[in-house]
Amino acid sequence: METTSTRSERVRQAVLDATTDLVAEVGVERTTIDEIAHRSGVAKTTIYRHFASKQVLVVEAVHACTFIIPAVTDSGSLRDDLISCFSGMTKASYDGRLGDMMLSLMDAAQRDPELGRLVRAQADQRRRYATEVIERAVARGELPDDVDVDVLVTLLAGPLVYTKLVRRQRVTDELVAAVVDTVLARYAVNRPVAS
Amino acid sequence: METTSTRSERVRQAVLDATTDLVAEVGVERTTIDEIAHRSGVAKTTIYRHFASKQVLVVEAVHACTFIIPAVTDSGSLRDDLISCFSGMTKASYDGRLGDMMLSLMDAAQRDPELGRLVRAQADQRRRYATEVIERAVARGELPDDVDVDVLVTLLAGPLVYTKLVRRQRVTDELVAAVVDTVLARYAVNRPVAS
DNA sequence: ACAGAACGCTACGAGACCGTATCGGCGCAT
DNA sequence: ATGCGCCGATACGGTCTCGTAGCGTTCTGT
Repeated sequence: METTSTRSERVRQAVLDATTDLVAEVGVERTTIDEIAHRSGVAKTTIYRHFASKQVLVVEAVHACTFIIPAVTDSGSLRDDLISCFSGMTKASYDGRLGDMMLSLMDAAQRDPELGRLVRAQADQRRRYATEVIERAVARGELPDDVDVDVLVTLLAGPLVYTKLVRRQRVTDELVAAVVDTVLARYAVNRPVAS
Repeated sequence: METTSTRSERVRQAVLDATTDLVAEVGVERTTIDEIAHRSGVAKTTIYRHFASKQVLVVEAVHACTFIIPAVTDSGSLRDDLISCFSGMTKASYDGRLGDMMLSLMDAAQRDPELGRLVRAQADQRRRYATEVIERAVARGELPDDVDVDVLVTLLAGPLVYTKLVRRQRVTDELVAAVVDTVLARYAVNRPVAS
């Protein structure tokens, strides 16, 4: 493992960290270079030696913050795969700083094309992850061939996003299971325990 | 109907309208008093004669923009009531300016306590509307007594909110029907036509 | 040790925005 | 008509923020 880091890299990382922290706390618009300098302990001058503008700094900070996709599970059971998939994504992207940034990022993405691409790419990435799980189930015959995968993903992801962003509550594993079981019930996919 | 309006009232309304327009376009943070003055044709001085600060102006503008709750339907069919309920709310709050404001408002509400109360009140209002429809169905025996109404509302509202705010797509009546039917299928509530 | 690169500090110009002061003009009621 | 209240226009002080300049200091590789 390459743990060597030049001074330049350490400084750069400190700035990125302070930026994500600030964006999570006060949002994109209220994030200032001066405050980033203060938080990171890096002089404002030096920040501008690394990043051309506040705009690209925020974009790079968010980019560096992109959540790690959990390993795709393939247990052979659609229900288990979906629960593990959404549970993992929830932990990776809703808990912690990324979750605190989401609303502000989505808002800023409406006006900033660069951020817009980034946010959309992250959302697509998450969707694709769930889509793969579902398509594997279709291939196995666990779901009918004509199922609308797009709507299905929306039905699954929607309640979780809503709980996090609108209700501002934690997305519990119980909720994930309830969502998955409710949606799959329509397709008569076996649940382990009948309620 | 009281259509009389003093000059003062007309001016006030012009300012509120310009404010909501601007918030919908550029968000809360980038909305400036100077631009509101320019858009509304009302002098900045006069704006401050009506509203103490930009903060209270935005709050009042959003408040004046609060969506009208559609009349609660009671057809005797949970499915029809839910579809009419969510379809009506979608049109009332997602189409038009209010929909464009939502992300920015929710973001700003994280830091502004006044806006926070307002946004939360609106969200609660929407939830209560759907909750009533469901509780009536429970009373009729159309749903089991021990159903978790809170989770149920989340399952219904989530995919619609997600479609609007994250995917930035229109919430069609087809989607509303698909969501309602999928969620109700778990409770074996009759659908008119099997797919 | 030494040269060059990277960093910190202070200061600065420019622009945006807030909120206020001042004064002149228009509308409305009596 | 006239007095009062409301409005418009300009200008201003103050603050915040961006991004840059200049210069001394520290670090890094050799």
